[in-house]
Amino acid sequence: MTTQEQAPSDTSGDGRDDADRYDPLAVEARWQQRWAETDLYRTPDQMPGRDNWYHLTMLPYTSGDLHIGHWFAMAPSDTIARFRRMNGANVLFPMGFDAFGLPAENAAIARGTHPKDWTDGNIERMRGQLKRMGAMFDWEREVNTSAPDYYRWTQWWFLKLYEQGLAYRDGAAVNWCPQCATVLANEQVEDGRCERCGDLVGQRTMEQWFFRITAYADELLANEEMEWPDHVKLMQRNWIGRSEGSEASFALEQPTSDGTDEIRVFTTRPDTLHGVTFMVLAPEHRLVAELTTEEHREEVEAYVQASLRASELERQSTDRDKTGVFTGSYCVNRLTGERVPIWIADYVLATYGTGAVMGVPAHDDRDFEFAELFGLPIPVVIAPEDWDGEPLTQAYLEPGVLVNSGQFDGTPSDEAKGAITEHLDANGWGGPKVQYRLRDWLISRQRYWGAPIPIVYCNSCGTVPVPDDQLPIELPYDVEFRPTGQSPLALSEEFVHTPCPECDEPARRETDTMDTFMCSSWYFMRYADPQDADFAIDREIADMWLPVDQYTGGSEHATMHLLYARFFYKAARDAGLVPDDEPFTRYFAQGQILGPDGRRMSKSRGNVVPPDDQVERWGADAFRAYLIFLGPWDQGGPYDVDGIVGVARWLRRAWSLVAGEVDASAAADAANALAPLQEAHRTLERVTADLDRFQMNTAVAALMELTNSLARLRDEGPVHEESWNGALRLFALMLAPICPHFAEELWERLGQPYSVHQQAWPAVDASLTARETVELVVQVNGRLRDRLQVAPDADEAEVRALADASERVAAALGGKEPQRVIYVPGRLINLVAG
RNA sequence: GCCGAAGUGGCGGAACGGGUAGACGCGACGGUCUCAAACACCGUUGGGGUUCACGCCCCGUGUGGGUUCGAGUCCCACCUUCGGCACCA
Repeated sequence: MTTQEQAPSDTSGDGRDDADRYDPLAVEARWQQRWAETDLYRTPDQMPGRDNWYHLTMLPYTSGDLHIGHWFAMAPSDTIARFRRMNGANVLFPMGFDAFGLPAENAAIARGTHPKDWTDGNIERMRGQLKRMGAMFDWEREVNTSAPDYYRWTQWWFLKLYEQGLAYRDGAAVNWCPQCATVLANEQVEDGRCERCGDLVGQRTMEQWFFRITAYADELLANEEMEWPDHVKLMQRNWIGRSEGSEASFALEQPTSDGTDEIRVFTTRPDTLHGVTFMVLAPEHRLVAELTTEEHREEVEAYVQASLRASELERQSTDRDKTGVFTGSYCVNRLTGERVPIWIADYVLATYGTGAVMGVPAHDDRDFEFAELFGLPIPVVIAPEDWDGEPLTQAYLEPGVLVNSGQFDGTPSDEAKGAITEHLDANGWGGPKVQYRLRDWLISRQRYWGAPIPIVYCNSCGTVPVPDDQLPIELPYDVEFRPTGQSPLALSEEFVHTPCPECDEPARRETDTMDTFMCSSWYFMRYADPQDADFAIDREIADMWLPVDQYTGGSEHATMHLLYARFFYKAARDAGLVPDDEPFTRYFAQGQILGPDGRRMSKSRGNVVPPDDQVERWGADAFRAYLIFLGPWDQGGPYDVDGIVGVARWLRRAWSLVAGEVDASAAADAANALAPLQEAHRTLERVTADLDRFQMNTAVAALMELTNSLARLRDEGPVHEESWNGALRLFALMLAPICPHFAEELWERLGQPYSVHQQAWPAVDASLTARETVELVVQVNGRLRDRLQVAPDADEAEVRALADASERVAAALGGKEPQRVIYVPGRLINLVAG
């Protein structure tokens, strides 16, 4: 894309001199340089007379180029930050780079380069692109999560969590992405596929590090008070998925060789316990081998093997027929004394509850399907309302009265839940239990480009945390980082071998690296104190800035980043490191910008609009204003490459108001002298309210209306000089948060002192917004018949008299007398005639 | 399947707790400037009817009902689209 040729001469057609045309690229370059030279956006930790306000937008992943989604997330966020600054706050609005992670490694492998080189190059380029945005980022506070002086503290946070018992190592069946050759957290699997590469995810049993996020499940669930969008809070609540129920123990007929003599299950329907006709274990359940009898061994082993081989997608498909095999063993329902056959089936999840479920086919869809398939009995224990004793044709899930349930017969099911749970408790067979859908956060990654986990394994001392003063554990540069299924760091003899920090004997380092979501769980803390060599964040500085007052970013992070960061903050709070309970007091989720065809932008669809092209062609200010003008920010929508011309035309017209010739004098028509200033103040009232509510699209529309009215006043004749200039100054101030370069240029041309961005947001002058008359609608039977010009405070009698005098109203009434009159001052009068 | 959000001109969208539907902009059409053009400028633009004309009338916010003097806005039922979860016992 090349710079467009300038029109050679007067093209405006109205005879105005336009040798001085708006040249966005020149204007923007000039002011960006001046802002940098004068440190305009440097944010001190404290500023006399101003309260601190922490405004944060999500940092970009260092994928290579800024795309239009970044602009849509960041430019409007900058507008809000600037508005807040003009309203008197000392605003921290930082920017940085989320730089560790799989994509960098995958890209480096594909291009035959090194992840660090690739990432550093991307940061260079992206920083330049971000600066072109003209945002008020304080670049002195930039963070790069892959820099040793950052990930040193990421490692330190790991040790803090370890100290608090929130980091632990466990062997478990975990999600495995074959393409990325690493394990993934639960949150990073979408529809059974890897969130990053889309490959089918399988299962593997490995020793891994976890963060005990479930320890905070109830606190994370209690998010009602947060000023976040309801749908995001709801997503988090659903993700955490709290279920209240009971745990029940079933006695094994034959204890296993390790002395286990029971199987425990979690159920939300303890009222149906008398209807259990089978028990199902997940194929991964630890008792499967023990419980399998010789007769069934071959079949069971084949089933388990097949289950382990199956991808998550296959396992989780709900429209697939149920499968399962009998182990040959039995347990006993303690309530009834009945023998219950023990099956295994892959519809039971190993990672939820106890990995075993009781089968109550009469009152659970899945159990019903399973029992029908394998010919197991389906006894009814909750009677449907007018049940005649016939067998069920489908599971009955509604409440009812207990039958075939011994001493509990006749009890309503809701009541029976409590009664049976108590009964279990009293006999030592179980009791009340709360289960969460949320799993602990798996943070180990068998990949190179991440922060090494600061742990050493010693034959005599066991698992030993690396002492703080030995941090960072640096990532060696010269490593073969191709994925093999074990961490590339394991191949580096130099990295692996280290003396034990406790006994100094030879020991081995942990070679896995941390999930990058760990890096982004605390980056907002580091912005507040980015160069501190002694602390991740100084407590005094934390108190100045945290928590974040306003966070903005995409809601696709609802159950990942936003949940992890909340967990992390609570752990930091419990370690006494940060104030308050939540990291992000307010959060706003912007929508997603789509391709011109209304679909997600992607290279394969060929609908990607590169933001650099838009900036080059129209300037950053027009691009910013257009992204804002498109529609409500939380909605997103298609990017129409033709639509931006409207905003560009508007800015050109606005330019001519200031740079073009205007017939203005102090002696101009006194009757209309105030008109420009009145228009500006009426606009100010709207723009202030709109920016307050993040309704920036209508703020732009209001500003367009203002320039249209001012142009009309100019064209209609001489304007009053003082009023005119006052209106233009207000316009520049209102435009400053939206088009920062353009506004700065106007401000200077209006003879005002540098910088427009250091000015206070103007106050509305109510005497200038008041109107002498308002248009009032006259309705007859609710239908519009005439309009009147009346004083805003005109009383009903006055308006009624005017309405009665209207010929059109009389015609509509057709001689009938109104039986009822509704008068809404300033709005309408409605004459209701039978 | 469950949960959530949303349906307004050719398009993006506006309309504060029920009160002038279509602000603002794109596109389209007509015109101006131009040899010609547009990233220029001016004007028209929801649909239908009627008038020589200024006008005036009717219809219209996904569909069908309802409440109300009055409904894009509130209530009920349904349809469609998008987002989240998806054998969580």
